[in-house]
Amino acid sequence: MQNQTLASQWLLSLQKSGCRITSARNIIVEELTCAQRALEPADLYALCRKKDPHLGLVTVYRTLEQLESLGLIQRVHRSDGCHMIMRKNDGHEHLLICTSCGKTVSFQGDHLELLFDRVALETGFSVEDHMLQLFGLCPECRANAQE
Amino acid sequence: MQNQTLASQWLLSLQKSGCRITSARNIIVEELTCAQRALEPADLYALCRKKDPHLGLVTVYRTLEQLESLGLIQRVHRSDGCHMIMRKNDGHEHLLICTSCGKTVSFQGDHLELLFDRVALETGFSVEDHMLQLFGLCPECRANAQE
DNA sequence: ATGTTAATTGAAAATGATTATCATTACCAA
DNA sequence: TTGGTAATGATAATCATTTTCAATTAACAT
Ligand SMILES: [Mn+2]
Ligand SMILES: [Mn+2]
Ligand SMILES: [Zn+2]
Ligand SMILES: [Zn+2]
Repeated sequence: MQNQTLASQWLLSLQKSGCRITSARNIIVEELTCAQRALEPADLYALCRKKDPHLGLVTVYRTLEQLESLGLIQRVHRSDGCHMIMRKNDGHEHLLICTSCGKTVSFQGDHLELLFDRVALETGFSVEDHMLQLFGLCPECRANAQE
Repeated sequence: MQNQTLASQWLLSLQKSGCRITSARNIIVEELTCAQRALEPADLYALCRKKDPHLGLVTVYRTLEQLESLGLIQRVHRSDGCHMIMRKNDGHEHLLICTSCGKTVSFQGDHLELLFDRVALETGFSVEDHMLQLFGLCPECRANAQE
């Protein structure tokens, strides 16, 4: 199963970085790797407590911090707040987020180099990095809106 | 002077939306319209208190809320936090932010329509909106880094 | 100009999210 | 198995933002 594999990869990354494998981290990583939508820390906490009602919110925050420093998760930015997180796959990619249900997919290949060059010329800045996110409606929410 | 004009425009917009023109709003709008960099509410508060030490932080938050609902300011998103705000000019534009000193300029013409179409086809989503920000070094910070 | 009235203000308190502290628990290398 | 130490969760602390409320003041009609 692909999710199991991704979760194992994350746990291995944590281990390589000096962390121990604990049941709390197992649960948190499992939830994050299989999530189809961006989650707030509190959402993730609620999901994890279904598997272990004893698990603490603080551990969720601490694990998120570690996963972020390993580059395995990313923050999702929205006009109404930027506290959600989503897994990051390998390589350079961007997110497309359904504004209705929150479902999130990623894509690659934005071909923005020409834009960077033009803006650099116009402004005198050097362009080192960029952030791009798309918002829209997923197929299911489009169908629901139709009828 | 251009900044005076922009500040007046903002005050007029506030007035049209039913707000009264007060000295607190005058000061806050003046600081926001002439700022060359994104500001956090606390930064803005500190700047405004130089002109009126009596002005309250709550009024800063309230005025920011009104200006945002009028579409005159926008949130600036960064990997280390998304609490800064910057004025928004007319029309569709994006920000380029100096990661060293915070100086911020805007640009237009991202020509992303082809990308939207491709991603919509690939994912089945409809693409309704997008967020794009560039990060780099402004001319001054580039010069400083050079030597 | 003056009074009326409702919007606005700032101090203080409340809230909500995140972080720090610390005694206890449990992973894991030896 | 065991010892050292990282990790945990309860609790408290912190920080940004929002709410409350009595006093103030801008806008408007006299
Ligand atoms: Mn890209
Ligand atoms: Mn655009
Ligand atoms: Zn953001
Ligand atoms: Zn700079």
